Amino acid sequence: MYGLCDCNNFYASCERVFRPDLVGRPVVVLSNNDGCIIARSNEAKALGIGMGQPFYQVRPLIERGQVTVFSANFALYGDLSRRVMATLRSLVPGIEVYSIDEAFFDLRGMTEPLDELGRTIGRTIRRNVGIPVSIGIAPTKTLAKIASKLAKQYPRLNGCCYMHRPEDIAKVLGRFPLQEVWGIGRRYGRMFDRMGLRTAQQFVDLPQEWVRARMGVAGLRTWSELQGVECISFEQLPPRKQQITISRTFPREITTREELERIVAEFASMCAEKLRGEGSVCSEVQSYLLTNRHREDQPQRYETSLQLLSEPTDSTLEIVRQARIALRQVFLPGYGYKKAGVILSQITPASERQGSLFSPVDIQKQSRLMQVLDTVNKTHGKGTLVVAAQGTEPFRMNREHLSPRYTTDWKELLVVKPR
DNA sequence: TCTGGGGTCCTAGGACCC
DNA sequence: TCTGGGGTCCTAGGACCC
Repeated sequence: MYGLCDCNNFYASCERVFRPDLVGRPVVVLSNNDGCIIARSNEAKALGIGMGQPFYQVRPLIERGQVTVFSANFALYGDLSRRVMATLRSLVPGIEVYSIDEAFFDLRGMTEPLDELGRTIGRTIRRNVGIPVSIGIAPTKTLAKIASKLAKQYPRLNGCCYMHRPEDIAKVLGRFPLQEVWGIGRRYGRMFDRMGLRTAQQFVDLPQEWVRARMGVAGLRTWSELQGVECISFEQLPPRKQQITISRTFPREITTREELERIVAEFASMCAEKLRGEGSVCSEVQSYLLTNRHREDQPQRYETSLQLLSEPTDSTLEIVRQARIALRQVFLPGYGYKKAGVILSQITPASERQGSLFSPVDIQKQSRLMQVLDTVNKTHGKGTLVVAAQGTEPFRMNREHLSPRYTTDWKELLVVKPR
């Protein structure tokens, strides 16, 4: 049996933890740059606000409907996520953190009734962190996903759906919308729609060879998992990242190379910091530029350039240098650029670094410098110490409705006043 | 006017090897 | 006249997830 713990409307719920006055009211959270809707409370969903909808399209509705809007505050969400995971970890033998708001958990050695255990987990997370969750328990991860959706949907389940008897599973699959199955995305969803298949059971009834031929082994896994055959294993240790990237859409179009170089330098140093956080080094650095894809009247351009390093590194200085070289290769004047990004790849553990016999770099010295950089920025705040190439003005996006970093910045702690 | 960000895995086809 | 078999690596594109 696997459990899945899924936070309800996670970002919206995080905002409510420190704004209890908003419980029961419509709340939405916006993407970076206040571009799109990326999270909605149930009340906001009920108003017809769509996931991923551009903010400007729903602005009138929001003004009329008294919806509270927040700019994305990932510092807050990341921290509350860690607390949810820590609480869950204290209650079960092992967990696999699947995303910022979801974790699978292991139920080996746990005694029945498992649905009661699930409800205890839900209550404890609610009490310790303040985030409401839905728990699904079932024989495979794909079925546990379905169970957690049912727990979210039906209040009478009290936050936990334990789905294990074959006849119960069959009954659920006969009604569960195929498009909502984990592993069936937009493309396959449309394909099944055209075929007239609506429920998970109808998919399960397809011949195995057909699924293999049309959807590959990934589709076959989903097909088998729905039938209780475990194909997606439980991984407690997250695998090392294969790629680290930072990219942003700009609030306005940028045309000059100098400005783009400063921005790319900043993205590169953010990437490098993440890389060190993982205890890894990389040996490829890519930069890319993108014009405004929503402006069909303007010439479009997407170019990416890859720099191969002579030896793996986690040094901000080297990664920034390479990212700027790559940027100069892709930059062409005469375009209005709307987005840029930096990608690190060929990532390996820093402890297994393959040095170069002729390297001019003193690794020890460089690593001490990076430790100083990280320590200063950790204790005095992000961006206290930067490389000169980033310039003095950090990249700013639109964040008009940003809430405080209640849990990760001393200056922004919530103050409770005596009555 | 305004349209996000960060990932993974699989597959097919081409180039190349012996 | 007749022209093999077995493999690897790389890349682009497509699918998916949150």
